[in-house]
Amino acid sequence: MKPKDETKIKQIFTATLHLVKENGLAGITMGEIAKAAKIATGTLYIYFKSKDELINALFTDCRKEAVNIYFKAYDASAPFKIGFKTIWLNLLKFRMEHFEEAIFLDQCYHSPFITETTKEIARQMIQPLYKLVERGKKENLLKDIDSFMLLTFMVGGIHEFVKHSIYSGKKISKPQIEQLFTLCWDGVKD
Amino acid sequence: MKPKDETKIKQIFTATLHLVKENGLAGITMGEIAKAAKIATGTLYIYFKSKDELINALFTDCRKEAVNIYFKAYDASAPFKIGFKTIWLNLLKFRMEHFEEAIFLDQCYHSPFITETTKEIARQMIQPLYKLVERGKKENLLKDIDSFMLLTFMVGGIHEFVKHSIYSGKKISKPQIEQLFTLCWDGVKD
Amino acid sequence: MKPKDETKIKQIFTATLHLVKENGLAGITMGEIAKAAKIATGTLYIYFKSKDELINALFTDCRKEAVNIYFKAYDASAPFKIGFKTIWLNLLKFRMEHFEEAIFLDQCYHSPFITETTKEIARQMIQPLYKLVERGKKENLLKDIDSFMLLTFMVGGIHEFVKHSIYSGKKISKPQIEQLFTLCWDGVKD
Amino acid sequence: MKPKDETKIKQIFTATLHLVKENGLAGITMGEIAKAAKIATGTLYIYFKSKDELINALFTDCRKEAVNIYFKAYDASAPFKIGFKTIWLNLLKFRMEHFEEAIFLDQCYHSPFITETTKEIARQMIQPLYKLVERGKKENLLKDIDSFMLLTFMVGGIHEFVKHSIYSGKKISKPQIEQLFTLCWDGVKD
DNA sequence: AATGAATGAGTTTTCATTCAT
DNA sequence: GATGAATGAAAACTCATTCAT
Repeated sequence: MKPKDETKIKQIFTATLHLVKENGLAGITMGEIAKAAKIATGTLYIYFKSKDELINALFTDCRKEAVNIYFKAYDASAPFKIGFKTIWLNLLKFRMEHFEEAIFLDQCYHSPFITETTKEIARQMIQPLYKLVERGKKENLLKDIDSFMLLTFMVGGIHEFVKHSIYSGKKISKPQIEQLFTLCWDGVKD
Repeated sequence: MKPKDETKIKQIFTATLHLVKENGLAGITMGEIAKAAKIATGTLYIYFKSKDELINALFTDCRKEAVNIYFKAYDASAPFKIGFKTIWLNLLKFRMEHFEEAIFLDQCYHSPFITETTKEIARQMIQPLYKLVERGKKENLLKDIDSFMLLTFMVGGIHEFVKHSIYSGKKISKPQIEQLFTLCWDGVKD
Repeated sequence: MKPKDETKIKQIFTATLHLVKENGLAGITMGEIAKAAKIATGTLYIYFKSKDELINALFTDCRKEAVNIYFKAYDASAPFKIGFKTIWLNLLKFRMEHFEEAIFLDQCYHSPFITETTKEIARQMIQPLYKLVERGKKENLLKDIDSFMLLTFMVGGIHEFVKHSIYSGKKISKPQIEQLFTLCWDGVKD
Repeated sequence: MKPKDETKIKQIFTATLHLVKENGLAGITMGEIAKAAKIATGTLYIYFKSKDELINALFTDCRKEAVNIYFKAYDASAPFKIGFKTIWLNLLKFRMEHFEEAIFLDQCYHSPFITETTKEIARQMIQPLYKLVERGKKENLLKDIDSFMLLTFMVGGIHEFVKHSIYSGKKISKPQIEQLFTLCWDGVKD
């Protein structure tokens, strides 16, 4: 007996992410995914009942990975700015090192593949970010502004910078990261 | 593409934008566009030779509209901060009032529809933004940082805030706009 | 504008019936149906949303035609035996002259295509046959036996004889028909 | 086909018959058969080289069983009517107690699975029935009519009655059987 | 020009069959 | 032999595009 191969799922995910980065969600076919994953089309359907299900599973997987990275090495008991920077760097790290995932997640929000439920679950996952921002406001370290605005502002700069950097083939250097952080911090600090 | 009826093109564009916002580029068909535009499929092909051409024409149209709005009421001879805020507000305005166009443009960047040339032309159109930022640095009003970073930072906050606001059905108020500007300005100012 | 072609449905039905007679329900594909109907596969889907729907529509159509033939020239006010023979001949006529339809209907009863509802509707359609048999019993011309049994008996002989005749390529002659009727009548008469 | 395990073949046959009764020949897959037989798909191919072969083997098996039952307790030297009734009852018995087999056999006649040869062999097996009918005619106990017609008539009533009884969930009682025999006998007797 | 039915290439999905374990 | 994952050809279905009206 040959057991269902766990690594195959990774292959499929990797292949899909790559294709989506290249051609967008509009430009992928199950055939191409299979070929890129070096398996037969039929095999795809052993692991995922349909294209929809594959995309949804990948979406969930990417979201989980994102959240894992967001809170890595985050110490809630450390001083606020330390924690803030840790997470800020993690957000950047995810966008940089998992660019394909990031692109894929972005594309999914306007797609017929992802169900509203899946989206809702994704929204839940970033709740801890709200907590962090709230603490910053309580300690008078962040501007006393709607948390939602603070968060989208903080995140937006990262997203846009990384996206355009990678698209234009620009490397992102350590000093640049510090500069970008300063831009963000000067913006949000009280 | 022999535009006999200019309003029909608008209908087609509007229909397409709406569908893309709802279902993404991956989720639109020529049939659906025609139905949404209340014309026959065949008629679509009187106005656009192909789906590609339709998407590209719409892309160019949206880009042009965006740029028109970006520089509206912008007086290059006015003091820097005035000009900066004007443009910042315009960027926001476009994202808010032309949300569907904005979404569409975003989606196009990762799609098999838009050619590299078209993308390049789009990039050219925002050159004046670079000029503005450069002036700000020269006048020591902006941080002396890579213009690309300043721009993506400035724009990213807007994009992310508007996107998530609209998605969650939140209205954006005047005071909020001022707050968001403050966040951005505090970030970029020297 | 080209209106949806009514004759195309007939073409599709005819093609399907022919293929089912040759290969059974298990042996037909949408591709073959299209080819046999001399249209493109896609065209099939303009007229029927799915294979299921095509089969169901054909089933309903055949059933209706069957019933139309069953009661043709039937005069309820004529003496019982006249009416009985008229209908008996009609049943035979349908089986002989619409052999493909008959085969198709038979096959459908054990198929994943036909819904229970469609089957139920079909059962309703033969209610008048029960009425006829009941009258025969009341007039003491038929054996006083469960109508259901009388009917299945009467019909079974026809079905089996026609089926095997046609399969073995035997022509059915007028005298044979009279003989078969005698067999049936001697069986059911009181 | 190397039958190691005779019971496994029975399982496969039983599973197939059941599935065909439920969904028709058009609605069975090797995967479903395997699952219903509680074995792996691959195992199916140890016992049968192909789907065709499985169906053909089952066909032959069912035919043999049918014939075994048809002539059970039949004494060719007994008076004609005794023999006739014995066989008539056996035909009914087979249809009633082996309904799934009967359905399966019926379906096979219009299927791409069964070869013409296999069908021919099946036809041969009922030759003794012809002999019986011929004897009846010779003894002036049966109408002097084409044997083929007498046989299909005799058999058709049984088939139709049992089929519709079982479909509508009706039990068949002893007295009913006698009534049905009377119908048949009154029809065929001279 | 406008229409929408027709087309058929391309996509998703299924399934008989094979094969590694 | 037994298993069930893997395969890929074939089937169902879609959709950009054409064409007759």
